[in-house]
Amino acid sequence: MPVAKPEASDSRVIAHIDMDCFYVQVEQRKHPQLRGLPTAVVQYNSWKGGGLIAVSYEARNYGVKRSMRGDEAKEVCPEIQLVQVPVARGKADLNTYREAGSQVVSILARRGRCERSSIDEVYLDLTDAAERMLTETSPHSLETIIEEALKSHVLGITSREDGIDVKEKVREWLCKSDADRRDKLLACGVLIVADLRMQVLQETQFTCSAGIAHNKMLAKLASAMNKPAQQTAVPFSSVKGLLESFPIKKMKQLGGKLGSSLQTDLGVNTVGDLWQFSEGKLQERYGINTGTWLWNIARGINGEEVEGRLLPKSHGSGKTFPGPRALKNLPSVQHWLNELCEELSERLQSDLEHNRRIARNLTLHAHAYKPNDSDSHDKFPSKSCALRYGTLKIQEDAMNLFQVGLREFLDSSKVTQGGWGITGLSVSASKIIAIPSGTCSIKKYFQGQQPICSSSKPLEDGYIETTEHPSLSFSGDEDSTSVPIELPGQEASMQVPYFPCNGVDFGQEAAASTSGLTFCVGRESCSESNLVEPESTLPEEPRREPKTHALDQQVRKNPSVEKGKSSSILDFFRRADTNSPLQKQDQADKMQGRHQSHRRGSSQERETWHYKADEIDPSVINELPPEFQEEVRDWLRPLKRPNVVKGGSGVSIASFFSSTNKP
DNA sequence: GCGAAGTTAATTT
DNA sequence: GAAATTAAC
Repeated sequence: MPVAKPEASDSRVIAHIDMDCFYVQVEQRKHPQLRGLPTAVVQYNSWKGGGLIAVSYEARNYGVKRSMRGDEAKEVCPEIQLVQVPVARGKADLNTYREAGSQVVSILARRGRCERSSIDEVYLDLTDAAERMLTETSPHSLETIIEEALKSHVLGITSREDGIDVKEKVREWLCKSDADRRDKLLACGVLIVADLRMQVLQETQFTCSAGIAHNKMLAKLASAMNKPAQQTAVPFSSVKGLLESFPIKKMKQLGGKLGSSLQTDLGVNTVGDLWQFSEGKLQERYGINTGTWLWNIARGINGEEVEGRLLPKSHGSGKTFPGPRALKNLPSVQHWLNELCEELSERLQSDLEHNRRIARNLTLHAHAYKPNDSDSHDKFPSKSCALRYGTLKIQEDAMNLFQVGLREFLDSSKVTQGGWGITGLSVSASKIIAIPSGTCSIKKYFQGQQPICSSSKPLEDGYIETTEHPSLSFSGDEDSTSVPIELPGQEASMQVPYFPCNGVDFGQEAAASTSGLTFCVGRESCSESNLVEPESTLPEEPRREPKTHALDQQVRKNPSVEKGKSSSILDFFRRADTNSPLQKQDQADKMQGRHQSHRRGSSQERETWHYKADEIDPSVINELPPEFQEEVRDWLRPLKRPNVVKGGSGVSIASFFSSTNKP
């Protein structure tokens, strides 16, 4: 779990930024009349007022807590303002919060390597920026130490002093000319973070809290110490005192079973309690890696790097169906899977369009029970397969995965009577890779077919996600270039399983129908293949609510239903020319008058380009016109190019582009 | 009227 | 490499 990494340098400057009750702030920005009022965000509200997922600090003062129900919150705070999470496709839709998080990230990434660790948390490595500040404009020569920085908490310096005095002490600490170099760097970090937080506030209206320390673990601890809208620094000298009495369960990674084991098995309740255990002893009990990690974090040692990743590693969409809402037949499962897959597909499309990334893996997970088997909870196996783009294909593949899982689930115990219930469903897309922008010939090909679309928002650095449906940003002639066809040899990798079903007979008919896969590619490129004309004269069928033979219905329905939803890869390549990520970055940097040094070598990009060619799922490429498949495969092989060396420090991203972009 | 933490993401096995 | 586990919020 935790990975032990020795600390390469104890002079890094790391910040952890944590948005204050983020969802509440997003809603308050949208509804300014809620500002200052006790407010909470709830998802759904029909049962006991919905579940709270974010609580404003005003409401916390009344004793309102997250994971209360709305009704409970009203009991302790009758005037609380409850705002509902947006609902789309019958489920909570978190997109507005994701977008707001992206907006924040794009600001925080300005001063150093930035890792988006969750929807509302970010780590920054400010070492370089702090060192630069130290040599160029050291704090003691700085006339205008920003007011915000003076409000900082500095552990060990500001403890139990009052008002004005504290500020003076902070000023003193910030400006101390004979301080330890590590402290000076930290002081620079404090100034930088104060500045960044003000920028975030100005540009987004969001407040956040921050911790500044020499590693991620300490920064994370510190950011939680003074909330909301405050920041806390951890000088090297105060680490021991901080950790000694710190509750072990509140350490990151120790909030679960590992932390409980420390408490129960070793009697460790604070980090200080861990000090008595040798590294060997901890390794003996928890394994080499975890043991070392524990020994280190007990001493404030944590070499984990800030990753330089501004985008999530996977996308998921899920929903629970508690108690009596459990799904008890295939059509209802299919209905909800379709909804979940539709959301997932939309987000994948957005990621492709804005970030040039492709997900290669689709996973389905479900929670299920059998009425007469108390053992059966959580036995439903998750299943995955290669991800194919296009809403319909994802829906179909997900349904197949579900059926495979359901069969295993039902086979796994002797209880064969009484049916089943599904209490949770989720689909997720993972193994995401970034792909380079189009080469010249591809570019020309698509330019020849289709004018480049400029109506979509040029998202800053691809950091910002949007809910705008990508296909909507195309003009209507999308229809004329997207034709569903069937390609041979492209069947879902999964065999269609026996249909266990409750009451409704799906049997052979449904099973047979699942082989009807559709692919959408440009018409010109497949004019000689087994092209199926779209039956465009038929009225469009509603996408949802498969009432009877849902699977069957799905594959039989008018292919034009999928219009504008498919050909996602092509959508991408059609427009993948004017803006390579680097060009985009340059443009953004120029517009904002900022330096480019950090992102250029960030591991976001390193990570992005360093994949193995044989990891690429051919089925993604196979959706392209055949004459381009080889060329795309070539792009996906950067490491095999002679002048691109894996991990080679002298090889720039730019040189990769110059070598691969030549016709 | 009953009944219910939901959702997302990353890591480990 | 798929699937289960863990954890955060």
